[in-house]
Amino acid sequence: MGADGEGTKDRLRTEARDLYLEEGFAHFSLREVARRAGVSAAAVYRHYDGKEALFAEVCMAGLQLFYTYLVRAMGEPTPRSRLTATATQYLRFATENPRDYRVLFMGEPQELAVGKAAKQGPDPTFQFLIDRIRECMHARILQEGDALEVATIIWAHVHGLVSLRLSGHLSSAGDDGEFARFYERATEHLLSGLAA
Amino acid sequence: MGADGEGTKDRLRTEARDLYLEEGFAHFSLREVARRAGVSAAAVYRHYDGKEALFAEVCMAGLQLFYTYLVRAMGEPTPRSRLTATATQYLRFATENPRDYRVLFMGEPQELAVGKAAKQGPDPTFQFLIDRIRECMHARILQEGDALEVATIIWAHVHGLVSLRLSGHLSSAGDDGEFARFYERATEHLLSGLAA
DNA sequence: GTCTATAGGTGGATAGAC
DNA sequence: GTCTATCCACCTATAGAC
Repeated sequence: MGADGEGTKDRLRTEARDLYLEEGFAHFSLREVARRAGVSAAAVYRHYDGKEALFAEVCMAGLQLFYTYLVRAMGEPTPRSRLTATATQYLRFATENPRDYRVLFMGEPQELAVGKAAKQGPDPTFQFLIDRIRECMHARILQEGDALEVATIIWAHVHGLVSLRLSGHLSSAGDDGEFARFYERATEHLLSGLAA
Repeated sequence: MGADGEGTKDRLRTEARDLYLEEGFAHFSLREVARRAGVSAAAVYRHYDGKEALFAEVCMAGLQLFYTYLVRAMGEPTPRSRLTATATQYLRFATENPRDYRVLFMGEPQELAVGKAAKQGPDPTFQFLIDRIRECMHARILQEGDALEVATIIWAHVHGLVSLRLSGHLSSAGDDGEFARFYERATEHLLSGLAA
């Protein structure tokens, strides 16, 4: 609880995040983080156990940012609009924070393992989505049924579109604005198929 | 056209592929390939331009293998069954060759760039799928419309399921057999939604 | 075509002085 | 808490002998 607003530990955390966002996991190194923070590589070990612990901090920040997007969907008035807004915010997060999206949802088992330490517990994305779906089922907007299975289908739907886009396989879909409109059409299509 | 069945170049190619399948892109190195092939690292440069060229060979092999899966769908008798078989073979390929799937469809721009050299041209997956969909539209099994847009939706659907599975996010879906059945249900659901 | 030797670079992590 | 110095591992790539 020191009065210090910018201790070395905080500095390392923010520099680590910037480095990852700029260079990706492949070029993420403890030494470079230290360089940017203006300290020696050895100093890092006074604050973190090593490279993995440092990267876990990066993952944590990404996960928290993801929540700030999802939670905006709760500002919508109806169950239906909250569900569609969830999908919209999901795309917004991915578009505006592609590296974060990668590490959270497209990571290799390797990266994922270290990121998982930060997560601890079941995937929170999924629970939020299940809640939105249960809400819609209760309001008879979606057909009553296995909310978990429906949530998985919807998640896979948005993730499929987003991840193919981020990997460059859907560059034919135009710019971000055009893609967003296509994304909306596709999602509306799926939801109408899942309606009663 | 030499009578040699196993020249050093071939040896390097197969060892490179094995190494990638075992260790992934992160630990793929020219030196290790050379070690496994029983030659010095310098010898590799007599046969390939460098690490990138060697990895491009690996990508090529994965792409060709992918085709051998897709083409099996053509053995089905009807447009509808050819389309569903395409989805089934897509999952089979990914399940039986996860590393290949990763490098082809989940790669980072970095890996993708070098793989793209091997691909040259528009994504062949997509054309195969478009053909199956046009076939179904012509047979009135799918609603007539923008085949490209429908193909993108279906591709994103199967890719979303597959890639979340490969990333470990759908481990709750049980073993491969259980997941395959869920995958079939989900796909049937989507197709019925796309029918007239 | 293959080798050894080498140049020149990355990185993680630790020991011990201050 | 931070530093310097160090160790060790790994890598790509090239030069020149054989």
